[in-house]
Amino acid sequence: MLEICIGAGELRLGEMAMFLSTATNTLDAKGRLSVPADFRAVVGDGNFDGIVVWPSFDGAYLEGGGIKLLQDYQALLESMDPYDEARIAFERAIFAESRRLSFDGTGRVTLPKDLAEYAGLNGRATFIGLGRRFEIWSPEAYESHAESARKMARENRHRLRLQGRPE
Amino acid sequence: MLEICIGAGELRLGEMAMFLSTATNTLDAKGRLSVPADFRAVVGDGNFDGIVVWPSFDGAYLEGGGIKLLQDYQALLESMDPYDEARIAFERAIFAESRRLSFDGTGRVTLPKDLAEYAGLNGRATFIGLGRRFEIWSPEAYESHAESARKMARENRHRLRLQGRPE
DNA sequence: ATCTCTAACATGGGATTTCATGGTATTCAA
DNA sequence: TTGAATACCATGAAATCCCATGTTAGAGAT
Repeated sequence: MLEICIGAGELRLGEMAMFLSTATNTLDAKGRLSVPADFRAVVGDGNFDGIVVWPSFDGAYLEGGGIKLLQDYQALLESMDPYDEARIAFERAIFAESRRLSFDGTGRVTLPKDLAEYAGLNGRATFIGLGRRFEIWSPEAYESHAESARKMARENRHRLRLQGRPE
Repeated sequence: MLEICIGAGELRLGEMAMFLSTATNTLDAKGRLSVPADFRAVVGDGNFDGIVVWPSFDGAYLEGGGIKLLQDYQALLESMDPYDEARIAFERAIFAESRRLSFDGTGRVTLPKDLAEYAGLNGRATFIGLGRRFEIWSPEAYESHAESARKMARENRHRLRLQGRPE
């Protein structure tokens, strides 16, 4: 019996490639956008050389990841009750809204206009690595967002204490 | 320790291409409809170059996929009790109602009139990628439907957390 | 530490191909 | 022969490929 399991045995974050750091690149008139080189190193699955991007349902920015991330979401969804309304809504919100963007020879993707508009991108775009996935923001929008995020982090820093680490 | 498992009878996700994104194409007077190029790339099984489409039993839209999807459904049904009412219903709803639509030289299919009517298609049709399968809607009908799906997804987004995803 | 050379990277512009779509011709059956 | 279905071209727009350029980061030598 074939089984596909996503659990502690398979996904060890410590060994997994992760999207890290932040970079701002230019979005040219043709809609081309260079994906940061260290992001590109993370996404390959042998079959598809590119990223998957979708509009966040949390705000005016984009979310993205490798195709594997989508497969993980798919596995998660298929473990849900097929008649669960939330499952159906997720399927539509994730699969229907996401785009497969493949790299050109120099590691760029062409970002569809509607996505660029959704995120308010105007000539520049900021990639934010978040481990398993990443976000794409308009630099200005991100700047103000980061400001409040820093504040939030300061206020909650006691929750970040690592276990067994006597600070 | 939480595990998500997809058992036998399902496809191996890692090797599967997925239907992603949304595209609206025109349905011309002859009933011809271009299938989005990325969808075409997903369906080939060497034998049959086209898609399979049937009216959804959930609403006024069509469902579809590659021939492989039907084979998976078949395998699933054959594992069910032959007198299970649900099995009989599925057989009628999916196999009896589904049509095999092959691509012409430029990647179009001709959609039978009754299917177009069922989905209320009128000059345009929206393909919605949902991972393993896809749907075809009238653009207007889908727009209002997608709106509520986004809302539902947003309200339930905490249920979507992948394991090992810090956030 | 400083300098230089090199390789990787981000970016721009032009050429080429793919894609969606409209139209015409051809085939087949009634 | 007439209608319908199918196969075959034509076109404009958009996406993709290919090559060139400037810039940065790092390695190695001095």
